[in-house]
Amino acid sequence: MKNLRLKSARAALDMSQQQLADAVGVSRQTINAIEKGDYNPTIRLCLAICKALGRSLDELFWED
Amino acid sequence: MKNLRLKSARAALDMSQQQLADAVGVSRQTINAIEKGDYNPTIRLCLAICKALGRSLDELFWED
DNA sequence: ACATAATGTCAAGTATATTTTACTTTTTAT
DNA sequence: ATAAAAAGTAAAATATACTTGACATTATGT
Repeated sequence: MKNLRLKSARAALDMSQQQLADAVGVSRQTINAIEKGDYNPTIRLCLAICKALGRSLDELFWED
Repeated sequence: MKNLRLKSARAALDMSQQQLADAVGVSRQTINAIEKGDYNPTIRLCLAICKALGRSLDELFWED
């Protein structure tokens, strides 16, 4: 269950994993792991990512 | 920064903290702490809460 | 007034999110 | 073809989400 919406939103802003990581104050590996899908970030980190990318929680993190 | 939207959504379904906790598989204290606002749940728990209450992430957890 | 359920709160323990360091593989540009 | 940047991955350490148990307070009903 990769998070391709996150990867895509980041690509749309031409931002590297490192740049997004710096923008939200976590390590590059954390961003990588979230995109890879094999873990479970906190809501505050999700909110920070949403704001850095100009997207909503539902756009980036909703799952059916 | 209490989460009053969560508290209200739960009340709208006449559900106790304990019932919501059971529905999403955490302790009552965890639900209480989230409503109280003094911590930072994981996105999976937020998603589980949203589904239990029939609300979206943005409705219950977005912050400006 | 009394009983009971629901909520608020705290301290100590456990599970897991996140960091750090390090190395490999893939992309992108020259 | 080569170099450099970006991305993928992993193990060990640290920070913190979440649990358990326990007690106090507030609400709800009889």
